[in-house]
Amino acid sequence: MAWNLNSDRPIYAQILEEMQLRIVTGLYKPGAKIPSVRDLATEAGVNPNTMQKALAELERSGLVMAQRTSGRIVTEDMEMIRETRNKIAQEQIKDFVDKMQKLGFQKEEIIKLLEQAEGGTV
Amino acid sequence: MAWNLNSDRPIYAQILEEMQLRIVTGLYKPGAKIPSVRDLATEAGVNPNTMQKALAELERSGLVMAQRTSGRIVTEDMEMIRETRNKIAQEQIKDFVDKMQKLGFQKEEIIKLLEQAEGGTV
DNA sequence: TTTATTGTACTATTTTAATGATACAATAAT
DNA sequence: ATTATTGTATCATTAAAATAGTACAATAAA
Repeated sequence: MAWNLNSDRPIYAQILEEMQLRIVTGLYKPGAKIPSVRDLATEAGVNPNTMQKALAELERSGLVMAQRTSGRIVTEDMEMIRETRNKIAQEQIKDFVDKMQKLGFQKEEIIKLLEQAEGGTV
Repeated sequence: MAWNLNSDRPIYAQILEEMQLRIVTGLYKPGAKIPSVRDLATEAGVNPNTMQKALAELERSGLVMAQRTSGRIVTEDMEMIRETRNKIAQEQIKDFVDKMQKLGFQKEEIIKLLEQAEGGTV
């Protein structure tokens, strides 16, 4: 899996997003155990402390729960997972439309440009 | 004008973007003088050094030119301005589509969601 | 000519992010 | 019972970003 970490934003914030993505897309399934802090840190090529910080924040959102010595598990609340996915999507849409309109594009133009855009992994 | 600076990215980078936006949207017109470093810093509520760093980078892109004591002026190369606007838009589109597809939305769904989205300032 | 404004340079300090290293308690695995 | 793994806590260090303060040369404005 690609972590795609770059330096123009705090790494722990990028990790947080990536973890949300993995849960929301079902790579880490509801109720399943996720890799340990140390393993994830190695996989992402960051310091365990950095991964720990990201996971601690992820936990505040309720998507995962830490269990002292048996590791962390993803929530089984599929409704929460669905909602998180939608919330992220809505944020993306809002940010995108706002920025494009700031650039002077109107809604119809934006949609036209999107239709022209590459299909990608579909 | 709103600067909308937040702490989850370097401030000078956000300022750089905002300045590009102002030029590209015509708020700062081709050939026109832009406010001084100190004035812009005050307006944005940041340290002059931070504004200076952002403007120095903006200058590297060629959108503005510094003239020792008479201030900075926006380029008169309207083609460059147009290109910059398109480049920014394309980046936005790419980032948006990539992220949405990572979330599991297909192109058709994305467009459908956009059509439902608020019209905003149009 | 004098004054004020401009971009620019410099040094120091503070804050935040990230790393490095180590340690400990709880408990699953052996 | 012993060992290994787990989350977690702590301390120190490094690097980058931002702030604060000061200064200077060039020149537009007075």
